[in-house]
Amino acid sequence: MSPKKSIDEADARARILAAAAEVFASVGFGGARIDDIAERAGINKAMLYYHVGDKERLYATVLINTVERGLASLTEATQKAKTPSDKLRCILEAFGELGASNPHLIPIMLREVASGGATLPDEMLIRMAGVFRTVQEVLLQGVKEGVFRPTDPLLTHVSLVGCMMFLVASRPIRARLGKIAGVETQHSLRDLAEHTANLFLKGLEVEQPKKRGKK
Amino acid sequence: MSPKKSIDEADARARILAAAAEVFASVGFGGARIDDIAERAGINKAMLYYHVGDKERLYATVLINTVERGLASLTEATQKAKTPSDKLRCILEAFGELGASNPHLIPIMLREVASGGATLPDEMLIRMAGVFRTVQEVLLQGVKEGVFRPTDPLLTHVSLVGCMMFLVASRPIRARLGKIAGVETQHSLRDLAEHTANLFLKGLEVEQPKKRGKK
DNA sequence: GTCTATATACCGATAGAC
DNA sequence: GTCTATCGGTATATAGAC
Repeated sequence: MSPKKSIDEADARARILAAAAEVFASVGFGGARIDDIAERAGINKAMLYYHVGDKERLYATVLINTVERGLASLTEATQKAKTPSDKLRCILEAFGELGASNPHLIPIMLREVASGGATLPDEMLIRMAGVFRTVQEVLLQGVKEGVFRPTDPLLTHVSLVGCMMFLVASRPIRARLGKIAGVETQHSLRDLAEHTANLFLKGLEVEQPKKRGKK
Repeated sequence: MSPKKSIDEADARARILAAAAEVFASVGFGGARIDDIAERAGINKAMLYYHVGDKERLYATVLINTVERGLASLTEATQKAKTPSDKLRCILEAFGELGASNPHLIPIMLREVASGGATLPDEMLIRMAGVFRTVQEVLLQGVKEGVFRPTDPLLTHVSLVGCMMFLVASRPIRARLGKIAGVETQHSLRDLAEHTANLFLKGLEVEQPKKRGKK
């Protein structure tokens, strides 16, 4: 805010948040060590407290900050496409890119889901609700245009997001699993987004009315 | 093993593992406190170490023990149905029941995915590979019978499992989300399994060859 | 087998010098 | 704004009496 806040200070804060996101993502809130985060950020522990406050505040800040950088791209994605199907594809792709450019958000959110959202601030829920509304509109538009069958919008949205997040985050485990089962596991983010899009678009498609046929 | 191992001892061990599963599921490995687990198990902390060993060993034991109780039902589910579609439905339903009868497995696995499987023992991977092989066979059978389109079996399997686990675990967050967005969020496990099954079965269906049409 | 008491280490947070 | 030193609390793990 103030012009007194130097570039270095903003940089220090950014480095702290980046390091914290990394640690929270890999070991969770309980497993994270402030000393570890400070060291990775290349900053003194006392300075970390000076800049962002205590551990809980640090976590909330990381959460908001991390999601803020990516959410715009999602709503934006729905606008550069016309048909509901294309919009859904764009959302999935934007989601893949969000996971790529911001690799710590997904593990953090998976942990939040695992804990039932115990440490998920309302501020975050409001942003998630915004994303849901965007997806919901696309789904409703698709139903109105007769290309999507009607489904529970919340369940469909959560399935979509959850499936994509799970696929992205499970890459290391898929690699080990594929090694045991003897199948290929090297998939790009684009592969994952495309697989998910194909699955869900076909899954949402209306039944093609057959010209004839008993069903 | 030995007849000297009393019922009480087995009971104590079971109580420890149950309490540990609960705590690990809700706060993760790093957030779990041995004192907390011992107290919930109604046992002295020193006895906990006596029975199962240190924290890491306790975690691994919980993991194997928790999954062992549920995996049989999954492979069993594929045998009480004939067609690939019905088998897939049965798998999803068995998965829902697994989540219900064993509510701590899903959060624990979500955390494992979040950490890239950092603490996931090989013993667990082998069991997961067994489930994958079962699903893979169903998918391949479906393709051979001409009811499923060919997909990457590992991605489809992970999508299926991930989607279902995410839906089940996200219930508390869905409730908060639905409150903000003003939509209904009360879904039974059966609702979730059915929604997922409908989505995936339609998503895997072969294209109905149209009699005419430009595409 | 059971429990108390404690060793040992670590972690979050801050006081205070510069 | 920056860093050292440290306080106070708590965690895992075990020793040892019974």
